[in-house]
Amino acid sequence: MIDLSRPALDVAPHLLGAIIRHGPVSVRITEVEAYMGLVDPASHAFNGPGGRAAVMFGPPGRLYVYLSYGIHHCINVICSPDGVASGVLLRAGEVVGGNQIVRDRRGPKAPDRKLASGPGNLGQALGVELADSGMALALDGFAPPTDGTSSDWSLEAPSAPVAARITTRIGISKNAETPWRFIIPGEPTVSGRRH
DNA sequence: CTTACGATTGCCT
DNA sequence: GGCAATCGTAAGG
Repeated sequence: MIDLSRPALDVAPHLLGAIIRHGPVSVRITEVEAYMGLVDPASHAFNGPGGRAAVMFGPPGRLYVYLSYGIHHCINVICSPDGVASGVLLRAGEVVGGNQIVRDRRGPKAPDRKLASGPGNLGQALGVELADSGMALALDGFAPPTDGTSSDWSLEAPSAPVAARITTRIGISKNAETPWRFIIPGEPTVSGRRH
């Protein structure tokens, strides 16, 4: 069981190899980035708990979903204790369940390895919407909460430790030199640069 | 109220 | 490698 009440920077490498599921679709995570809230100018939570990132200041184990460039819905797993903001952006993965549904969502032109490669593509593969922001993940088969934050999302820790390579984050202008991106070496589903 | 901007992607040259 | 698409937010008047 992954302890999501720790800071995102500590949690991020442990999410590599984990399985996130939404309904019939399951994805094995191969690329993530940590966003560290109030101490990270690149984080949507940098300016405090107002606005779209307010949910990041809530309890860990929920989703923070945002719209990128008016088109793409990107998924974060919220970390740190209630009242502290940090989160892990899920950037890429390998589709391991619901392959036909993902193919229908992503269209016929996408190569298999790109079905969930890149944060927008991963979100589309999992069928995430803005309304999923704040929803709770059921962890490792444990029952989801009964407080209204439950939907059909779950997260399973990897069965064995997974190798991680650390790099700088992708697509940001602030705090861009900080090495808070984690990838599984050699994974063909990783988006962007591999070092 | 008005305007500018992305934690991106895919198509074009 | 360059760049347009597209819309919820955030910033500005």
